[in-house]
Amino acid sequence: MAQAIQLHQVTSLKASCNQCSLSNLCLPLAIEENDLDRLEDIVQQGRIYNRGEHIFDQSTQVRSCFAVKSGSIKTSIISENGEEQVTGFFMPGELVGLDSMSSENYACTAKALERTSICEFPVNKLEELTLKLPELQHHMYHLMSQEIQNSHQLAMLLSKNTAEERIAALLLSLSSRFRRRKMSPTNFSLPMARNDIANFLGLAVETVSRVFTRFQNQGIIRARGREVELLDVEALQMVTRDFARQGGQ
Amino acid sequence: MAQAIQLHQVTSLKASCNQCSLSNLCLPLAIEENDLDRLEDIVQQGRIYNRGEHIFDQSTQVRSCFAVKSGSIKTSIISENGEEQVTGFFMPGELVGLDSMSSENYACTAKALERTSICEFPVNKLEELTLKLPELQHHMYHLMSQEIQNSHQLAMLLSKNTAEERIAALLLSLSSRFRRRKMSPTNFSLPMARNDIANFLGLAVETVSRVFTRFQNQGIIRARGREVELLDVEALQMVTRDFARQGGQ
DNA sequence: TCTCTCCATTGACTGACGTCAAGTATAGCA
DNA sequence: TGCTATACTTGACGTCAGTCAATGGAGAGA
Repeated sequence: MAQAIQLHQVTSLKASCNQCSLSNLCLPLAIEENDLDRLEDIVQQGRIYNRGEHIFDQSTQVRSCFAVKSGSIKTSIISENGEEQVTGFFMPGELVGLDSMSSENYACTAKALERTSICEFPVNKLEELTLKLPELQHHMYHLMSQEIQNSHQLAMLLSKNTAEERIAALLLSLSSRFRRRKMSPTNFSLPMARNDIANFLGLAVETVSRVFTRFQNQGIIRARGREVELLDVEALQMVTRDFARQGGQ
Repeated sequence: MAQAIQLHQVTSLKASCNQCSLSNLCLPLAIEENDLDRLEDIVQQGRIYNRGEHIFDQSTQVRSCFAVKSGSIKTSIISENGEEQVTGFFMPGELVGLDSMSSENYACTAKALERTSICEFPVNKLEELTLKLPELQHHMYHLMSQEIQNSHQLAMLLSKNTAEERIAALLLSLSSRFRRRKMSPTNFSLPMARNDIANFLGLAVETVSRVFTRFQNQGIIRARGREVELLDVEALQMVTRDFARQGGQ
């Protein structure tokens, strides 16, 4: 009998939210132990996407929002004239697609930056569930409001800060998000290309490159391609006029 | 007996959501006629704020979110170093404070741009209510996701567009929002100062001024102080590379 | 009606960053 | 292992919008 269980069932059984190492970062953190199975009932766990693969596309019908399980993704919006604006980078435990919750069509496109594992929550089922679990509803509101705040911070960064300040802020944001995931906050590998950084921060690639080398010459960081080491975090914070922006989720 | 009712009770009785002229723009639009009294139970209606008065302040404890009933307000965040970033302008029927829903403290400051009437929804009661009214929960998710989208659009505007494009986009956004409120989309009075426009769009006041006069010389608009007339909407849309951004709520 | 103050406009100058162009490293793949 | 495409870096130059400074105008209050 047990041997007759199909493979995908086995997978989904063993990869429960219960046992997920991200349960203190992801949606489970807002759910009582006893209610966790109700979340597991609606989640589709850990599908793998290869680098460059799309998780969803702008203007297609919304079905789900997603949580990064491992790897990382970027979201971006594309305007009529074809210009792209990267709107965010997402790391394990973070929820993607909140800007499309309860909308007809996705407001952005989500793309895997590397080999990435993604959990999927159908929006209609999630909405039903949050009606029954007040804590979860509260958490959803909280996540969405934080997403608004992040985006406002980005707007501020874009309109008020120099290239150096923007890049310092990004490095610090990444650093604190790596720390929260028990990875080195000073020694990490950027999941995204210079191009994505530039686009996200409203700069030209060349400018990003120049700032990286300038920081390097000043002994603030060491960078070889995507490998980055923060040598002087204090100095980075000095560059960033606004210290409060290390947000993320 | 009836004569003994106190004045503020009379006021709150007659100013019900039921009869509010904004019921098709504001929260009531997501609520069945029969359930409307449940919203009225939690709302504090129509307090008046004078020009420049604060509705709430960044970093103070969150109690409520708010709906503009008449007049208009602006929200802004202030960073450590004291720099302000205007994050939005709100017109009648629009909800303010979504970026602070289910957070400890307000993420921004809201200020009346003119004499303004505001309805107040205590967040804890609103959360309780959305548990009971699925449509209302859905609507809240929708509003918040749209707020994220708007903010992303703003980020795009700030990072990709020239001064002229940004200002054209703002004028078109205001225009379409006036239209939705049955006011002239081509002939209106700006609720905000040039300074606020400049700050919102990441420009210097002088630049805003220059672009206004340039548009005027081209015959696209007519502007005398805050009075604006859009003479050639098509031309404005041509200036804005991205046509899709006339958003608002 | 007259100030006073705040807001808006205009001009001259400067600088940070974008653009263009070329060259170099890196990664994916046969 | 080598090849090709892509990503990254560096330099020279131009420009859009910011800054500084001065002036003009409009509304608030006496």
